[in-house]
Amino acid sequence: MDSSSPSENLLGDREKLIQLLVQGHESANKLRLTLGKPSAADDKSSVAALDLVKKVLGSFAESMSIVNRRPTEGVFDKVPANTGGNSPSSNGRKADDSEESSKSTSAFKERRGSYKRRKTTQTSTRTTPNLVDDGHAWRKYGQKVILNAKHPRNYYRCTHKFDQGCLATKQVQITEEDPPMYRTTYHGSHTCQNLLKPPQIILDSTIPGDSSNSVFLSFGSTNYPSTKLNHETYYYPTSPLVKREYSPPTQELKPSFNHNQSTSTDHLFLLSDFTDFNSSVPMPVLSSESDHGDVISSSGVYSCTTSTTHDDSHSFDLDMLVDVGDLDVSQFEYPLDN
DNA sequence: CTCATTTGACCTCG
DNA sequence: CGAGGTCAAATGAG
Repeated sequence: MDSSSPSENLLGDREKLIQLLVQGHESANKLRLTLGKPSAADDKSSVAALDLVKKVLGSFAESMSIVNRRPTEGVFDKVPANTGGNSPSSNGRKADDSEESSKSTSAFKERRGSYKRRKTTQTSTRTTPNLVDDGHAWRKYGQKVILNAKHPRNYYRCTHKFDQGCLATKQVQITEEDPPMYRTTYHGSHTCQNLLKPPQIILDSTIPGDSSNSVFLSFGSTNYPSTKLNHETYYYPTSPLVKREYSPPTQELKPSFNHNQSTSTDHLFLLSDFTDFNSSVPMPVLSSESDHGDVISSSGVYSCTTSTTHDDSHSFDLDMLVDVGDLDVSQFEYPLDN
């Protein structure tokens, strides 16, 4: 009596569902890339179609992330709870320390805890002596004190997470070396259509005790207001292009990037921002052979790590590798199931 | 008023 | 159980 438990069927369906979602997502993404080509840029209908495709992509991505959330437990498993407990107590968890037995640790916070640590995501790390703006819009969602580290680690996710279902995240931490370095670790790749500007590097001139370092490099024509930079705070681009996470169903800012930058640039956020190998060199860092490569450029160290876990057969890591077919993913050699 | 950041609780993994 | 990662209410900035 163990052959066909309903839960297993559920799992099987789940896998299928995930596969279908992945396929749909990939297809939509290819379409997006096609529509995004300069040749089609002037076509009005293409632009409209591109917009639609973006929405489809966002839906797919979100669906995928939802499905991907609970690998073991049923998706529908529980917790109506909800506000049923009446008094939402505006302070949620903070000020209700006065008994309030409802805090049975479980069944309290509806769906808190769906997060799961990623094991098989590809990450790339770069260490720079200063803050780097990679051309994407990030939103800070957390900060954590790390053991053995003097400085806290900051957590960012793509501003378009809900917007377009982009699951890219990054962590920034200041190393405790003598010359403090900013170590940025990227997780996942961007699926958002976010070509807000050519990448640039901003050097933090506010670092005390180092004036020789104060240079301001900027690649591209966009002039960014170098807003205040704190030691612990990462530089945030206050671009007009980013903003509201939940974009209105109507038209959103159309990326009218008819410049020398083709669509592919936006996926290359971790490569193209460094002029060193910008122009034509594809990607020296991410040769698919090495699991871990380091490249030292004039201003920092960049490394990419593609971790592959074999025994992790269940947690479909559809980390939105999406950009299959273009270039991006092929470089990463993504471990799609095995 | 809206939206981004702060910050402590919550949750999972090793 | 501790460390690391994420969530979301509260707060602050524009």
